[in-house]
Amino acid sequence: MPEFDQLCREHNLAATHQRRIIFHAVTVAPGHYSPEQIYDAVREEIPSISLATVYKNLKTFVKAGILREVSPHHGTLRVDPNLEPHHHLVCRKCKSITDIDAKFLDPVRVRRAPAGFNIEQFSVDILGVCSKCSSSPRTKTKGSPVPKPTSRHS
Amino acid sequence: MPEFDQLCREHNLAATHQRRIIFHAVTVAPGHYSPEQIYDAVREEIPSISLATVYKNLKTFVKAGILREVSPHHGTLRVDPNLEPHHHLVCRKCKSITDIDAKFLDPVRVRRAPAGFNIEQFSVDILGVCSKCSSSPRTKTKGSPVPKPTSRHS
DNA sequence: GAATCCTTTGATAAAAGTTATCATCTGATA
DNA sequence: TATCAGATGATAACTTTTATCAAAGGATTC
Repeated sequence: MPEFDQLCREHNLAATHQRRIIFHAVTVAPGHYSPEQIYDAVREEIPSISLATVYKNLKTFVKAGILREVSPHHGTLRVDPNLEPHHHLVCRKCKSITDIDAKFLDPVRVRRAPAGFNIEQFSVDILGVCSKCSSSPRTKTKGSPVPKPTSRHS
Repeated sequence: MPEFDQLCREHNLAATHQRRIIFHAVTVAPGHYSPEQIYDAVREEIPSISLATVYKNLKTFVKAGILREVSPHHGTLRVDPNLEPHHHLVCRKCKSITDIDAKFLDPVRVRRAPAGFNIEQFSVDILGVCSKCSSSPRTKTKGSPVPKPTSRHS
């Protein structure tokens, strides 16, 4: 698999057997599988591989730009009280999510309908860097607290 | 807070003190906070509240349609080997994610640029129900295994 | 307003998912 | 082939989320 070797060389990664098999497992299938599922698949080739190795390399590949994360959001549950049509500005650095009204975008329209899939709603993530993270080079906050309301719940 | 009482009545939920405060914490602030952050905020009003109660009610509100989940995806890490511009069909029921080429959608365009935010990329989630889940009423699979390649890694 | 019923709560254990640690091993380079 | 930085495997620890269940509290009826 010379393409993989080259990919690794381009990104200064050692082309190990484990990485080769992990990368293969991720790219050979059309779907988006969980680390656990990838682990199971890889173990058929390398029974002794560690789950940690799978995690580490998935992260490594993402950091290198060889793979992308499907969900660029927080790993934790987030809820949205805004039921109006709107989309989200997602900061790649601090992971903050800000609402943006749907009016601010051209309406999303499907040209060729996906067969069998029943569309209910569109959700656009606008990915980039927020103003705060653009100015201050390194933001490492785990998130600010919920601001206190000025009025009591009365 | 009569609006909240009415909301609860409409959705057959008991209008408890805890729910009132949790809902208030979620709706009063513009951001999208983690359950832990909401817990911290709520504890200022109800110091004895349990974190489990916060989780349970966030889920309850989402199920009732009073709140939405920001990330309709799997809770686990998913990576994407497809670096070409594309979007995702996300099934509301089985959470499966399928690629759809960007060509199949009208190009996403921002009409009014968000101040200070440096846009890098758009990612559209097309939410709905996949063909499999449309036909079979209850899909409860945790996800199918990574399909085995027909060819070996040679 | 009190009685009843059913839902919700709080405390806690446990499960699920992810990361850190560190001794050992291995790929890359010379 | 020797060297060394980086990768691996085993495992502990940590974070996030869910399950369990006895006790408490809303909603409804009288």
